[in-house]
Amino acid sequence: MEKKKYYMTTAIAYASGKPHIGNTYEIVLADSIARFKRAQGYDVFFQTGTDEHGQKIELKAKEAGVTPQQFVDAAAGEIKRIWDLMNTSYDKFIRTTDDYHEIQVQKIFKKLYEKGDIYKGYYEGMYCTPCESFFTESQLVDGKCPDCGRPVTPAREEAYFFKMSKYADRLIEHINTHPEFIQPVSRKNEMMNNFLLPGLQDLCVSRTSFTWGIPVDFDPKHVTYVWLDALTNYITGVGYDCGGEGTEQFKKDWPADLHLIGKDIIRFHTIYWPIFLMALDLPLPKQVFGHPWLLQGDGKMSKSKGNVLYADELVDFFGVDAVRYFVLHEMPFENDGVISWELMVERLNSDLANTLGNLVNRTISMSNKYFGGEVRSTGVFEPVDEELKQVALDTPKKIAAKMEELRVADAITEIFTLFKRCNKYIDETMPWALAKDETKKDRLAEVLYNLVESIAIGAELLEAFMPETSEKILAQLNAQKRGLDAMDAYGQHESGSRVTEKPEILFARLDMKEVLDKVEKLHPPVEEAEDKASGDENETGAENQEEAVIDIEPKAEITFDDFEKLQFQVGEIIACEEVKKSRKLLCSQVKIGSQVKQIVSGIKAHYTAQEMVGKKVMVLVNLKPAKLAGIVSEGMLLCAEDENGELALMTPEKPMPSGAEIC
RNA sequence: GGCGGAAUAGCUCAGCUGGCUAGAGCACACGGUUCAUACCCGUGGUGUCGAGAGUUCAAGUCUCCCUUCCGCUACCA
Repeated sequence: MEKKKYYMTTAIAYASGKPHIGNTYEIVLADSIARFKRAQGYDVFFQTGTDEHGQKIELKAKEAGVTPQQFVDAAAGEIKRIWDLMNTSYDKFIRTTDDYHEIQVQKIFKKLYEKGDIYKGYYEGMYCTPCESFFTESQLVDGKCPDCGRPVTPAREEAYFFKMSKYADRLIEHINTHPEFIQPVSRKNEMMNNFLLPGLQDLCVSRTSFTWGIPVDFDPKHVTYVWLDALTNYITGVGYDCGGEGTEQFKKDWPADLHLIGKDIIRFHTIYWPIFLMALDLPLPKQVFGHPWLLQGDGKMSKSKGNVLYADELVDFFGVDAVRYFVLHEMPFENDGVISWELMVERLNSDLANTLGNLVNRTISMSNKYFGGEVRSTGVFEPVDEELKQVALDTPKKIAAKMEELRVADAITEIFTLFKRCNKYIDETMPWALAKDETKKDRLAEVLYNLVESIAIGAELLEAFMPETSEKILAQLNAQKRGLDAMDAYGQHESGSRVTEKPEILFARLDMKEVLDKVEKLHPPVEEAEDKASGDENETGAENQEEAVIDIEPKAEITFDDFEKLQFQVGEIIACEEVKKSRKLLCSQVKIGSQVKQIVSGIKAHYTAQEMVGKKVMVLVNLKPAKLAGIVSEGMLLCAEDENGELALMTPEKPMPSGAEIC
């Protein structure tokens, strides 16, 4: 019988720096699913890769003094190295700079343009300058900006847009009739309520502000903007040919069975991507799973805070499988998980060293001690065996059920339940007591056989999650793999086989204090501050401590007359309170000369209301008042902003009176 | 501000369509055991099931309201 195909992908990682443990989690999760599906007999194709275009990479390459291509070659190499280090079994590593991908993206762009789904736009009559937002006709309220109610005006920047709204109804229908499409389901409601039902905005699919991208071949000053370039990797990677037949593989593998992605990009995978596919007349992927994040501990528990955890460092300390175990086990289905050095040590000690490692070790030791390593089934049954046998037989089914729902953490827990049951069985049967009675030798042999058999089943099930450990245990027991579908019968371990003479310790217990000391040596505590390592996407890199510089997009030149129109003055903040209804806004009373203006600023995340009071700041005073969150704001406090969005208020470097002109 | 979710043992969480003394893992304490990596097995908690009101013979489990957290989204002069 022909194997059923299973095509799954991870998101492609942005090639802007070294991936941290949070990014690494995804590939391990995907790998466990891929391995399990293979064990179930599926013909799996597992694709991952890197997203290598965009302005950010262009800038980083420039900073580093290399070409963008050189930059992404290095970054992709590093990402691949980590993926390999984690022992992930991907079948294909696609890069968006691969030539076949670039060619197809150009063809796709052209096809959609010719079809009329992509059009050239100039934001005409649809741009609200104060809101800096682009709106479709359908979103306008009485022809005005739906947000602020002011008239919208044409804007000049030319760009290509994709007509999202054209396919919205079809997508809504699809989502409603395919409840499994978006996982977890709570995300489905978010997509519906926030985007689909209010009406989709058209999506900008080209840029002219940078050049490191796939050029639009019929209009080369434009490059394809991220989503059309990135998402299409899922089809180009398996051999899609726009306008042609595509490869045999494409015909077999598409549509994908699973896109595994982070919860932050669910929108792009459940709205834009399906719509692109509809426009290309291709079937939609069967399922998109937006997994939660693996976050780092709150930092307070450890002096060595400010450190980003990287997979390779963790592997150095704990080994590949321990790290795999941790990220898989600690990540629930829907909520974020937490990782820290302390938690790693705890998990390793209690689950891997105590429960599993010690179980294998004590079993093999007893076999050697009592029977010279021979494991033989004598059939001397006692009722106590039945329960162990049942658990061993049920575990594979339970795991399959959990994996079907993508509940990987629960699946791995089931295996450990079996190992715990084995430990209990040893206490129930007390082999050391049986050993003292020569007449019970056959019973003792049976007990050890049951143990080896049960552990062999557990070890084989472990393969998807901890492949090396699985192999090691099977080797130590001298057990053969039987295959998932042959796990419905107990007693398949070959009677009369021998376990290894000297069992290797699978996981050594670690001393918490020692580990933490070593970590601290490796990462001397950071002075303080700079604790915002939380990390947007892959952009976390603990970048070189050298002073970073930032390049921003240049604006058009202005005349001195233009400048003269702006009035800046020093203002003193005499009162400030939080805008309750808003998450980001502070409302300040600013004394400027003899008058007081009320100014609302989006800086709650960076300054508390109390610390604002008393500051002398730079104010743009002749800005037209506007309402923010229902509160009138009569000017603007000027701030500097870095690439992470950190803000710093501009203050005069010598004391200046309130109202002093800044010119 | 809009939409949605969550509040259960020290910690992380299970508890489906309401029904026997509210559960698991970790941590902790005590007891047992010795084959084993001081390991394993057993036992234990006084948990106001976030506050309040209501429906019901019966409510973590349904309704209303309050409080607090979280997610998505909007705003972010």
